[in-house]
Amino acid sequence: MESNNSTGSQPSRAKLRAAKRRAVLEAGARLFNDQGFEQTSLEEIAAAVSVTKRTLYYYVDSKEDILFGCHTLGLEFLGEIMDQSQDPSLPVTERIALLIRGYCAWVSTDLGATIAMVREHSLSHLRRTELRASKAEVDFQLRSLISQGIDEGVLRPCDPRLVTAAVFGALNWIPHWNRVEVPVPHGAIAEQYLQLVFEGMLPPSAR
Amino acid sequence: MESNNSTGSQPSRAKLRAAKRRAVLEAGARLFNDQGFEQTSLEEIAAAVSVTKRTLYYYVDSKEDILFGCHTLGLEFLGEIMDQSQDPSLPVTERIALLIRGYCAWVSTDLGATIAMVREHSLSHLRRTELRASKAEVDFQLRSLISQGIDEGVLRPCDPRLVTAAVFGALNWIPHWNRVEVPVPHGAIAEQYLQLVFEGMLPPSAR
DNA sequence: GAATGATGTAACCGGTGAGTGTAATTACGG
DNA sequence: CCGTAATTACACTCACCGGTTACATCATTC
Repeated sequence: MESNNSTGSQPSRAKLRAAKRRAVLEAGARLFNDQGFEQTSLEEIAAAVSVTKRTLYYYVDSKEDILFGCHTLGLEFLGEIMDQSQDPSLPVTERIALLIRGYCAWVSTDLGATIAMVREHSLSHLRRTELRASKAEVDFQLRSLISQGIDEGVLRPCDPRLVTAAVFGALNWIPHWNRVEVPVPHGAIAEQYLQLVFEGMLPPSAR
Repeated sequence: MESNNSTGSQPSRAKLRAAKRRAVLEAGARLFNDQGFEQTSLEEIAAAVSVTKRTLYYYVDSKEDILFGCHTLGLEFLGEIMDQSQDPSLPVTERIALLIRGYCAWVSTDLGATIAMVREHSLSHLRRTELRASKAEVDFQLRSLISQGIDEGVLRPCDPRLVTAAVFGALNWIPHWNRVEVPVPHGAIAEQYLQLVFEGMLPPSAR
């Protein structure tokens, strides 16, 4: 009944369905990022995946569902990145670098950028809360790493909360200026940001 | 005809009118920042300044006019800040600090935050271009200061474009997390950001 | 106290877009 | 080859909202 090739190459209907749903989410993400959530109609999303609006409702429940789907799917990927930076065998600074590089790459994707580009009020109260919790987790992780670095003496004493805000601000802003025909590669951005965050702009001689 | 007390304390009609228009703009800015531009109806703005929608039209031409008015008025204030940081008698680092502090304070106001919070697609093409030009000016100023600092040897070699993007990203993100009941004072944010940008997180010992 | 400025009342028009119901059609799996 | 999943066509409801106008009224100023 539940079909055989659950791991096979022949995509079962369920798999195809999931893939199509994801295509919808990604098309939605791109359009939301480009034009904003409320400025994007379901017809546009439907056109982007070459189906009719009615068919969209075969894969999603509502427009909001698309946005929220973008977030959940996006956060899934971000979760993997966060896991990497949690390896306790790595030095704190390296873990911070890992997190920043990963987040930078992630926020450069359509799905990742959605969280930085689409305001929360487009979501219902419940989902907004849920989303905020996820964001807080990521925030907390960097903050913890910084605190730990300070404790270990490998980082200068500072306010981890504000520094975290600064770092994520810089990162979240990337899609706002780098969604152009020839974007700056996210690797280059990450390295430059890392240098800034760790060493600042002043030359070693100045202190 | 043109009335007397142009500088007097009795507000002439023109002055009152300007003040009320500004009240409209500021109410609009607050609502736009909180709920988004398209989610805000003219009725809400009208209610915020305790008039009817009809009266709004006495002071503005359209909804878009309100948004654009926020931007122009906001940019006016920002212009003053930018002027201060252009004093060539000051050392480059001091001018950068001035710019960051000023921008930080500015983006913490309703009018200033609008530029960081409201996406551009809410504006007509023409005005969007105009706004982008203004933003580019500010961007250019910081970038120039950084370039100059590198040339003078007071700053470490780096990509001024990316560093500028990082700094403004961090600054523009402030209203996204600090619009709460008890916000972090913008002065504290600025100092923390300045320290980060200039000296980084690594202690002097680490280099 | 007349003229003009300022504001309120109360509609109307036009457009838009989310979401639904239905029936018909095509593709595919067992 | 039958049944079900997938999809279309399409019309239609429902609600909202922005822009605008016509008219009346209150307030200020000269």
